Amino acid sequence: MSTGNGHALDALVAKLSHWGELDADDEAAIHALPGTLRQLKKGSYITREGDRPDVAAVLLSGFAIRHKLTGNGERQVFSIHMRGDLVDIHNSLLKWSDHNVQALNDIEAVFIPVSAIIRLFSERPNVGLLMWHETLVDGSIFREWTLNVGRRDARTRLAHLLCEFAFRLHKTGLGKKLHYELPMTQEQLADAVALTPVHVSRVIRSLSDYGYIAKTNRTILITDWDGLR
Amino acid sequence: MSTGNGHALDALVAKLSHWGELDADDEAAIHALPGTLRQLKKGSYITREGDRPDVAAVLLSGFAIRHKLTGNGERQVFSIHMRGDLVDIHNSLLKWSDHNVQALNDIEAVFIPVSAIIRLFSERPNVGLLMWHETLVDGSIFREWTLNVGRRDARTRLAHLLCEFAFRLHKTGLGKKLHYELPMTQEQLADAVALTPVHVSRVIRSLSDYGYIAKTNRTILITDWDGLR
DNA sequence: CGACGATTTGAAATCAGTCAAGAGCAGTGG
DNA sequence: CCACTGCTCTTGACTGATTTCAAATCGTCG
Repeated sequence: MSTGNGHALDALVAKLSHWGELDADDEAAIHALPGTLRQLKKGSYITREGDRPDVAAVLLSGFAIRHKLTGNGERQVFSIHMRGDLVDIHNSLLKWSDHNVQALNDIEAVFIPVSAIIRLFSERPNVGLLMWHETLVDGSIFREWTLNVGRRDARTRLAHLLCEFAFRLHKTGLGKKLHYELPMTQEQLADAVALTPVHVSRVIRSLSDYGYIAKTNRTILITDWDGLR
Repeated sequence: MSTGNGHALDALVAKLSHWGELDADDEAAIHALPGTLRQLKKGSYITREGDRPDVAAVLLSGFAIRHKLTGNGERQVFSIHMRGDLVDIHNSLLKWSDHNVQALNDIEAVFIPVSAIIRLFSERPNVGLLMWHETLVDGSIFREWTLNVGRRDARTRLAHLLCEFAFRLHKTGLGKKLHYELPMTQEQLADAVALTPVHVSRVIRSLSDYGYIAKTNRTILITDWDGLR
């Protein structure tokens, strides 16, 4: 592939293997996908609402968030992506982006033309099924997120989000389950849990007063996992 | 098919055609899907959280909601489905249901074995692509929903929901755009917009005081569409 | 050091929730 | 046709969680 090493998409293969079997031909077909490796700076957009993207991105390093704005400028973050995530098929397949995808820090990603993905899809339906599967899991995380935002109070919301992070970072091998570095500012956290930055600050304070977490700067140490849940 | 008339799945064909071309073979393959037509009473569950469904449902008449509960019993509604919607693939393909699907009133639905859908998927990748497409559109509505719940105030939330209804009911041919019958109680509305039933009642009052809507019992008449938006 | 962004803190205001009671409206059975 | 029952909806007074505004402090990076 044009990224030069042929292994850039291993992260994707690994991710898809979670959901079902990939035979050797499937794997080969994925590796054969044309793709361009790119570095993006913190804060830059992979996709903007209203774009008509013709590539989909696989995240190799760094974090990205998906978010959307209301008419009067309030932001809601929907999900956070890390290594291996197929960040952008939603937008690409729909041919019209309904939300933004933005880099939280400096990131690396492989960009794959949608046309190649669609072709792969008809040649290797099995791979398509697993990718679909991937978007469905995404949707499931999403529903949990919405439940969180809609029906829990501030402390529970944040606790929930911190647990989700712990879990996913650990699973992706980017931090210990009980001790990790938070990749976002409190303002971004606020946009994720639908609160004000001010209140996020207070709630974090309260969580650590209660002894559930301890934090120094951006690193979180969960001191009472069960309590936090 | 075993529903006896061979046209029960026309609603599905019509829906999928929105997203791309179905050739004659594709259509035939859809119609050939094995399916069982069933009537369900108001309030009954098509799927429950934790189920391991092996069928997916296509709604023929009536309304259904998807929802989920928090640990302490608060409900969040995620979406409302009407005729033609492929209500349940999310759960079926994932083999484990993360949320409930419940009938809002008496409904009719065709139940199709997931195995048949997966088979269809490898024989006719194009149909699979369109079904995937369908789930992505679903996800898009979802994001809008989350934005609504997370970042708008009570009046705007409800206004938004009422507009969405108007639009979708109209599109499905179940009501005029500015005048329709609301299929849910205020308590269910409250669960959809993440408010209390009491507050929903007040907000509806306020919307009609401002002259945006007029309502008698369950029928809504939108008197100022632009204002409402 | 200086500057800028991120976080913290306090006091006051507001939106939405809670509790409790009453009104409206089917549907049932006598 | 009426009384009874069970829902859904409405209203009022009160409470409480979260937001708002504004100012101070902390941290990081050039």
